[in-house]
Amino acid sequence: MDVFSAIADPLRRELLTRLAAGPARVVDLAAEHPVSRPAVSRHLRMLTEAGLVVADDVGRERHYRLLPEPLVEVRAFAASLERRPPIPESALDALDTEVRRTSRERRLAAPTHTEESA
Amino acid sequence: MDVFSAIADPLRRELLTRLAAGPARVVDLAAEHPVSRPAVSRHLRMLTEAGLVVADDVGRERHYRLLPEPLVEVRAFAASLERRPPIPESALDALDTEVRRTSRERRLAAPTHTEESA
DNA sequence: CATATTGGTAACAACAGAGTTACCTTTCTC
DNA sequence: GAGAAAGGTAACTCTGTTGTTACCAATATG
Repeated sequence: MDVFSAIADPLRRELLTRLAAGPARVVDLAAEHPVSRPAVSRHLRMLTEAGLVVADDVGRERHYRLLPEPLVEVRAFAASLERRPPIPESALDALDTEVRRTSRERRLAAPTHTEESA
Repeated sequence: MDVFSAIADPLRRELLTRLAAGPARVVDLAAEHPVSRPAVSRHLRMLTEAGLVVADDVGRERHYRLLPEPLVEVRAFAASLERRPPIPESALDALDTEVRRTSRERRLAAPTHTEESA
């Protein structure tokens, strides 16, 4: 389970937010959210696989704790798309022209459309 | 389609990254990625629903363009979990104690476990 | 030691997501 | 105007995810 899929589920995001306030057990999380205990257990397993959560065994209890490191990948992705200045009209025009030129060349030159790399 | 689900798919992330380099058409994106054109078309519809992409109609062509605004929600979520100082051992102990105390109180006081709010 | 509590997992049903091919409409181009 | 190009959608299949209940193992507790 990758980080992006891990945080795609709303309940898992709630669980992470809850764990940000401090460790908790499966029964606690299940009591605080409208899902069964096995459901919480499996969500926690996924979060563990994503490296977002770790469990400290304390006797028969298991204290789940947030591990925010993997979120840097998410932030990096978002940042890479966000930090991009608003494209001026002139640049848009240029890109538009580029698209048209490229497509014409492709139509004239390429017999197959399954070239291996882009 | 919410933003978190939108960026959960690897291909959609690639499409967004590609669109960050400039607008593109469906045929272009389909040629650059190992999926059929209808698949790309539907991914773009989802990205549009998420507000991550917008289409400029140019004749029979449709130029898709990145719209990074919705990503602030993603960054905000990640940041809210990340900006949390490493928890010192003492605090962990305190929280641990808290969990134990709360669970004991709950066991002693609560007859049913299906109270409506937490 | 008997019992309750915690929690993981299996088995199942229901649903959503992602891919494909086939088909249709719209718009260029000759 | 005929044909090619672009693109959206429908229909279908497949797979993964999410939820549930039932069951089992391990550990506290009286």
